[in-house]
Amino acid sequence: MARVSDGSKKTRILDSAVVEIAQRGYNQTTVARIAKRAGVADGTIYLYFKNKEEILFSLFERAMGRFIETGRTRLNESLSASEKLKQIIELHLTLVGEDRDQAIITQVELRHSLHFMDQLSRAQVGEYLGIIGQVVVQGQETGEFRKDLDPVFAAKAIFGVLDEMATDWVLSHRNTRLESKAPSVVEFVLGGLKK
Amino acid sequence: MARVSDGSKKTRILDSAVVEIAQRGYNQTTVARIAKRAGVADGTIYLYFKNKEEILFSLFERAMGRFIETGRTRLNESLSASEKLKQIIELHLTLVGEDRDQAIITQVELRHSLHFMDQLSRAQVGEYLGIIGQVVVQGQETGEFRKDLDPVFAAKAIFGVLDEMATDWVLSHRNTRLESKAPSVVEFVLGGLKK
Amino acid sequence: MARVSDGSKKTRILDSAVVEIAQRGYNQTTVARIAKRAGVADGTIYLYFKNKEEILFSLFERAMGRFIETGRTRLNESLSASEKLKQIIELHLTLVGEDRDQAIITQVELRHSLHFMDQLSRAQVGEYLGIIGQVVVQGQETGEFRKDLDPVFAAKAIFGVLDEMATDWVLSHRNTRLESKAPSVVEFVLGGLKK
Amino acid sequence: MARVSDGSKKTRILDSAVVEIAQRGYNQTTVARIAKRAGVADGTIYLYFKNKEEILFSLFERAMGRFIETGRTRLNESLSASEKLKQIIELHLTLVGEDRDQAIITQVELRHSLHFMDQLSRAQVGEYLGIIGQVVVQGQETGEFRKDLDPVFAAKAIFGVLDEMATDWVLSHRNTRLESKAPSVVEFVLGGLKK
DNA sequence: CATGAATGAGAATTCATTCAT
DNA sequence: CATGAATGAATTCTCATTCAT
Repeated sequence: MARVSDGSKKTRILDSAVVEIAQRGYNQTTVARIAKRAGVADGTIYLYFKNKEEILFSLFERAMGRFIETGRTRLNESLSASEKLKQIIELHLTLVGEDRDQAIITQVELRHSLHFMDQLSRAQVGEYLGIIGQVVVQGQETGEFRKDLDPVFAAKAIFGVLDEMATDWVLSHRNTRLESKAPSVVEFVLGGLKK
Repeated sequence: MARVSDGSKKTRILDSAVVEIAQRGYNQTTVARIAKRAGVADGTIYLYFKNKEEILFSLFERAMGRFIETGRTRLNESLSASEKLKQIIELHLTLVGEDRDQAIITQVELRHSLHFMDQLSRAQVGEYLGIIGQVVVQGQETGEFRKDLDPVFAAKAIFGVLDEMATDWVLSHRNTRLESKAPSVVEFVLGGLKK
Repeated sequence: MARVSDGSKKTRILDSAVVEIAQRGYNQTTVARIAKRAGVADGTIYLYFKNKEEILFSLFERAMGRFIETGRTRLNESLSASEKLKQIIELHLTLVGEDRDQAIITQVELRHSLHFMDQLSRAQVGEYLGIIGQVVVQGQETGEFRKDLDPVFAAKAIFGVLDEMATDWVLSHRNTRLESKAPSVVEFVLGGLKK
Repeated sequence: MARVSDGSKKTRILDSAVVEIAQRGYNQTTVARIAKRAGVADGTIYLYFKNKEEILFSLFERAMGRFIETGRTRLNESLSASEKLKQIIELHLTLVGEDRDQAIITQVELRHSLHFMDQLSRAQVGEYLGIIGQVVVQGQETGEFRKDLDPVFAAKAIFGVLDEMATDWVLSHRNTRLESKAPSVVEFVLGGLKK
């Protein structure tokens, strides 16, 4: 999730927003600060974004785009469901763990109000959950996975585990690597607690 | 998690805050609105809370208190680890599912900024995770649960699943009962995906 | 000007007001703070003073009373005008210099607005100036002082010098004694700058 | 001290502040009123001044600047010390007497708290006193003035007389001209009371 | 006389957004 | 496309004062 600036103003604005919002939170971040860091005038922001909230939406979309894109790539390969799931888990944690500032946005700031989450969740998160769900379905069809769990539910549960690990990592100020949790997550998700 | 007002002003203010914040979000909720709903003067709020944010903290503490209290109760009983976990899961979902307004606060509004979450997470959430973790430890000691998973990790994973179900329920506008997810969660947590 | 508390609540309130107002200024001093220092309830203040500003008026009156009383005493004695003036000057500087907190009130806080000064100046300050003026008149009648200066003007000029010394002392944070300026003031007032 | 507006927004704000603060006092003057009179939006004030108090500081600086500038001009001329002093006195009273609103600010509102005066007095007032003091020194060196008075003290004493006249004029609601006091002040300062 | 919980008017300041240049 | 000065609505919090006990 490393930010590679293509130098375009829009990208510079988004990149600046990530840093500023990560530092002081969405509400404490002024449009003026973002503009300053991006090296543009305050008014310029409004040539690229309808309003301040739109910046946050764009940040979300950019982040989700990366997740979905990477997820899709893996799904196309001919792997077993378990293997695919393992890769999705590793990918998820790796992507989030690559950029702490971006992770703060994704795990915390993007969820700052019901109204806001309402708009987010359906479209893109749904797509991401769909990808996971399809892997679960595949596993059930091939007989790898138990069939008594609703794939939609399973996808959410898996996402819940990943999301908790990510949030926990963001909030802990230790210098661990988020991906190091991947094996445990795979174990837990595939095998559960029971012996 | 039904709110039982003891009629004290502080309680009335907190109850009013839950309703108002659930409706319009923390930032869009003015202290004046909370005061009005509580039937007190604006200034009275400040006799009970240092500032607006303190109201949110109190809301969190009140909610967590209920969780921990209920969790503790179950732990004291002499049940198997699986059974205890089942009860914690049911309890968690039942408590959250009892009051949608409170759930909006807990699942969304309380997480509105890193700075804020930083202050929350450690103390009380840690205690709640500790309770779950102890059950995992018990299960490992009695041989019910596999021993290769770190109990601290397992507790977070379980919490992640519960939290995702709760958030999903809050965001879905259908009229389902959150507790109806309990059996699936129990199954997933105990048995994992694998056959 | 040392404050000797007769222990009455009113006196305790005034004494507390001096300390608090000297420390943080009239506007930054809350009635609650004064009450707390005086060891009474907030409401009690209003049994003794109509409002916050009345406290300031009382402080002024108490201070002026001391000045006038002392001034009057000296005037009654049978001294030469020069000698009387010398004593008034010494007295003024000694009284002000005795209590820095009270001096802050007198030299600074009591003058915080035109409206406020308007009410002060006429009554009591006029009386104090009158005392000085009478000494000037006496000096002019006995031939000690030049006759071409209006005694009312002279009184104000003398007061101006004393007042400036007092304010200068309050603002300087050095540990000098205000009375040490008395000889110079006497010299200046009596002899002027010319050889 | 007539205010000549260069029409710049900052100047318009300062000029409006003088009128409003003179009318109702610093504390009773709202930023909104100043803005309204200046014909700008409330927020515009904060583009030019960090906060309300900064306006008062600017007012002080603008006023002192005029005093010092005028004082300096006279000092450069080759006059006797007595003559220079006479001119400083006349100038001071003329400048103050030119604009009653500004005088209210200078003589009363600018002194509303110790904290505030602390910040004012040292820098600029010190410079003004220095100018007077230099004239005293000149007089002592040329033999015009007595040598037994400390020039620093003398400067303060002279300032005290001028300041008292100014304040007295502001507080008196009669329609006298402040400069009319100049001859008496000169007489008093140069010759003292004694025959 | 005394209390102190409650009141609610009041004001400074911020900042997203606009628009003339 | 870009600028950045100007706007003005909007809101938290303070605190003098009251009054039921």
